[in-house]
This record gives sequence, structure tokens and C-alpha cells, in this order.
Amino acid sequence: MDTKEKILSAAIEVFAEKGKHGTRMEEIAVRASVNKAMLYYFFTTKEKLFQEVLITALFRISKRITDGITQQIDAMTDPRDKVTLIVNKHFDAYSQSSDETNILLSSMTTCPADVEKAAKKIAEEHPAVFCPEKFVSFFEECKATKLFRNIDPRQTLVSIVGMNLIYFAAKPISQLLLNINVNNEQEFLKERQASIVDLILHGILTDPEPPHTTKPGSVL
Amino acid sequence: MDTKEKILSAAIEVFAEKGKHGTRMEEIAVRASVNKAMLYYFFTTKEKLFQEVLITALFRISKRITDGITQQIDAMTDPRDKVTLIVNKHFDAYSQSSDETNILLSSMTTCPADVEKAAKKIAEEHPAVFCPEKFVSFFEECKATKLFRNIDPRQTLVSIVGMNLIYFAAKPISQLLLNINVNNEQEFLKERQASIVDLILHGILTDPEPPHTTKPGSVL
DNA sequence: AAATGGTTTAACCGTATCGTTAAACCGATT
DNA sequence: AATCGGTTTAACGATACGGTTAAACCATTT
Repeated sequence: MDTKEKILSAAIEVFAEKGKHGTRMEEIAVRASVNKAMLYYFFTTKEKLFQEVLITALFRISKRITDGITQQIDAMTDPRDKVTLIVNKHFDAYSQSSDETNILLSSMTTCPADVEKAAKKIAEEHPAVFCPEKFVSFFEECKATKLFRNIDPRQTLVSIVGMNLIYFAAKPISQLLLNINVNNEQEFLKERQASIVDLILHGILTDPEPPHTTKPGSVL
Repeated sequence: MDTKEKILSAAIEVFAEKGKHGTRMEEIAVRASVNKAMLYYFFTTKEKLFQEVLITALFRISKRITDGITQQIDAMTDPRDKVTLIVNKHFDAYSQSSDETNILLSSMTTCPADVEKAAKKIAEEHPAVFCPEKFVSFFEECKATKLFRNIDPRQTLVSIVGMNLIYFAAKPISQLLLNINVNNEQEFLKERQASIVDLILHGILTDPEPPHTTKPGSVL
């Protein structure tokens, strides 16, 4: 791994832990086992390094979601399975890219303008990985065939993202309030994922009862 | 308003905008029209001031939710109305205490330990405002009468919080991805709130169809 | 082996920012 | 009017932190 890569991955770690403003260039240098001046040699300024980190994080998450879905969705016939896949892939992406998710979450609240900039750049340069409209039109189709109730596709997407993100965003509070013993977090995550799928399916399907063929989507 | 109060409310504003680490004591002083030394006179250190701010924020949000619900829930007979009320009051609390919500959101990701500490303190000192168990037992009752499906009450609560918080946490992204024109945000918020209620009702009720008596819960 | 150019280093600079301090202010008490 | 305690101020450390620089290093080319 060359120096620039070492810096970038150390930066992702530190920014994930401390947030944009809590991060010190010195700490990134130490964690990358690199002289501090190297950060400025490759990235010019903290601001620019952070933006590169943010773009990388957002890109990785989006790619994970999109790739996971596009690889499997065509093999499916039952729209119920497709919805399940969409929900599961969101959850997987957030739980598997936890550093990237943390960066995104903290940036959305402390520097939303940066997030907007990063999102716009990715949408421009990689339109294939950023495709909410695909989901929207899929939902529209299912509404047309009366398989889905009269729901707002965009709102539903926001809700899916919200339910999937919340636990990662609010770990301390959810654990405290809901008496989750952190010992078997794995177990809890599985239940959480299943619960989201269940709520969404019953929330949007006209007739949720018929069991769908398989249980797709990886679980951690 | 005395000096200490002036400092605290200025601090809430600044911490909400800039986050814990992005906030400068000087800026709080200026916004409170107070000499910087006064911050240290009343709060000793930035760390302690922040913790007071965090506790205040968490308390206000919790109180808003709890008060709103307890005032109206007893007048209701239909459990559908009660669920609607619970969801609506969460949404109202987050959208009305936007500074406090921002503080909570940014702290959860950049300093979760502080949030945990604050939450524990409130749970100890004000057990009445922190009552997730009430919601849980309400859900359990409705499950017993077969009015609710076999859902996990704790997971459902987390989902309610998640769907209600996500838009405030992720404004830039949701707006960008979902083509929401910020012009009529009010309109969007109403739709968002209604959509969450709809999804939850259909997601957890055994038979969601019978229309419920009134549309309770304030809308902004 | 000299030169070239990308890479790396130690040492340093300036300023932003947390926090301190000693004195002044000022209303209430005696 | 003297004093006393809570409050406020201007000025001042100390240092953490972002960023710079000039020289050294070193692999490759000529």
C-alpha cells in the first residue's frame, strides 16, 4: 500500500471516530505511520483531505447498495422479494461499511454543505451508483398493478433509509432505552433487519399475507 | 433573562449549528452579548458547558414527546388513534425543537459517550419523561387483543424514531436524491408526517382498513 | 557517476482557541 | 460611607493545531 492510500484509509478511520472538526491531522499521520507533511503533500489541506474522504465514503456506501441490488434483482420475479432485497441491501451496506456510515452521519449534521457537494459530485461522475429514480419507478409499477397500496415512493425510500440508519446513528440511546445487552449485538442486528423488512412489507403491500418464495439478501 | 440563561441559549444555538468540536467559546460569548470569561465563570469549561447543553436538549425533546402524548392519550379509545398520536408527537418534537434535535444528532455520532451519560442522568432524575416501557407495554396489550400483528414493540419504537428523525438528520441528501424543492418545505413535512403514520399503521395493524375516528396530533 | 524528479523528513511559524487572572463594578447590608 | 459578595471586564498566558520550508533521500535515467 503506497503512502497516499495509507493516509486515506487512516483518515477514514479517524474522521469516522472523531468527526470532521474533532479530527487532528497529526493523529491521521501517526495512525498512517507517515510524516505529517505528507498529508499536505498529497492533499494540500485538511479541508480537501476531508472532502476526498467524504466522497470516498459516500461512494462506497452507494456502490455497495447498488451493486448488491443489481446483481440479484433480475433473478427475482416476486416484487415482494425485490422489496426485501432493497431493504436488506441498505441494511447490509450500513452495517458493513461502518466507518463510512459514521462519516456520512456525522457530516450530515455538522457540515451538510460538504455532504451536498460530495453527493452532487458522485451523482454526476457515477450516475449508475446513484439511482433512487430506479427504486421510485419500481414502486410506481407495483402501485399500478395494485400490488402496492397507494404509497408515496419517495417517502417510502426515505423511510427505508431512516429505519436502516437509525440504529447505527443512535446506538447509545437505542441501547439504553431499549435494554439491549450489547453482548449479543449480532443477534439484535438480525432481529432489527428482519423487523424492518416485516414492517415495510406489511406497510406497503395491498395483500401482505401470501408467503414469498425465498428469503434473499445476506444477513451480515 | 440573566447572564447564565443568555449563555445557555446562545450555546444551544451554536452547538446546534457547529457541533461539539466545531463550536468556539468566543462565538457563544458574542452571540450571548457577554464577556467570554463569563462562560468560564458559570460553566468552568467548554466540556461542562457542552454537557449541560446536551442534557438540556435531550430533556426538552423527551419532555415534548412525553407531555404531548400523556395530555391526549387518555381521551382516546381507539388504539389506532393512540399509535397515530405517538408517531405524530415524535415528529412534532423533532421538527419543533430543531436546535435540540441537531445537537442530539451530531452528538450521537461524534461523542456517543456524552449522549449516553446525558441520557442516563435524565432517566435517573426524571423517570417520568423517559418512558419507553410505557409504549412497549401499550404495544404488548394491543398484540394480546390481536389488534396488532406479532411485531416486536422495541423494534417498532426504534423504527418510529428512525423514520421521524431521518429527514432532519439527512436533509441535504434526502432533498438531493428525492428532488424535493426546498421552497415548500412545509408542504413536504406534512406529507412526510402523514406518510410515516400511514406506513406504521399498515405495518403493525392486523386489519388497518377501518377508518379511525379523528385525526389527532398537531401538524407543525 | 552525475543529474533528475518524485518522495520524505525534521524543524519551524503563526494563529486560533481554551482557559486564567487581577482588578473593577455595583447593589445590598451594616 | 464603608464593606462585602456576586458579577463583569480587559488583558494576558499556554499550547494545540493547521500549515510551511528547505534540505535530504533515493530510485531511475543518461
